[in-house]
Amino acid sequence: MDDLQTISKSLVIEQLKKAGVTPTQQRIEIGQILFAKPQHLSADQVLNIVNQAGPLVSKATVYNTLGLFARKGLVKEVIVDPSKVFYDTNTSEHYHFYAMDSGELIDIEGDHLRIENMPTLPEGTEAAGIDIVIRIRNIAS
Amino acid sequence: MDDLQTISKSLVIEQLKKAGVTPTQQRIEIGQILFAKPQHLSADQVLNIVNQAGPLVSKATVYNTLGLFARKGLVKEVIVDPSKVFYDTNTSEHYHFYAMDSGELIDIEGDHLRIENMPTLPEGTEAAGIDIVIRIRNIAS
DNA sequence: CTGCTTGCAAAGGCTTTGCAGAACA
DNA sequence: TGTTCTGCAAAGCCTTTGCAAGCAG
Repeated sequence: MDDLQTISKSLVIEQLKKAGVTPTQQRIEIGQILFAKPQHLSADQVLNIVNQAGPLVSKATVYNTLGLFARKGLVKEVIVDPSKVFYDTNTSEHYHFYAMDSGELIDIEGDHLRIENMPTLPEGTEAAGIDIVIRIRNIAS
Repeated sequence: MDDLQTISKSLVIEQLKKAGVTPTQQRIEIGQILFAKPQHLSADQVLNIVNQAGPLVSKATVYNTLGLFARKGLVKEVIVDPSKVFYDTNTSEHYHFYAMDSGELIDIEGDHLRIENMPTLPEGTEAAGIDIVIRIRNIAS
């Protein structure tokens, strides 16, 4: 197995508190992995990575925690595959390539894509977010 | 129950053949509903509508057929809700509002949204489609 | 202490599959 | 007639839930 990429507990605790999330053992474990670098992980991947060294966090808690982090703005849910949700640790406005062959999610560099002519939203509604996904596949050669 | 909106069998058969799909009883039933008007339906909704008057098509066949229609370009899959796939009968390039409160999918009129600065795709890949979803919610007043 | 969290296992919802019988060309 | 399609039920996968025990402040 590779070395786990993590950041310090105290840094994670700080981030959790700032987001209004009680820092528990498990949330810190998960945060150490998530916040280590920009990445796109499914719940299952998080579960495996966290417990690589032994059973630290249960499946239910991983799901609960990722949902909580998403609601608190610590991560972003990306829905591109009907079979599972990806959690993006990059919470700034940006969009994705989705490699259909590999199931991999790839960031589109920030200044590339821009939207023109934002449409008027339906009466009484506000925008909660804009998702742009460019589905790509390997060229059949 | 409301009247079913459908189109003529012969029209559906024509469309199926044009798409290279063998027109069977069940595919025609499903096509009559789908192709009647622009709409966004989940597999479950299609199942219920088709069988409104009696058991015409089984669940497995609805799933198979929708998947087939999507592969053949007769409908477009829209993935916005992790719990289910929507099938869009409007196959032309267009984007969506997703009303988070109601789970409803709404077309954005074609000439509104435009993308600027299409990024370069990763080496050896081609774009299979671009999905844009603006998630909207009711304003908490 | 007191409420929020966790973990386990079971349940849940959507979708796919295996296989026998039926329909299509 | 040979292949493709359908239907049923069961299985599969990801995710949520119920509830008792454990941790945070």
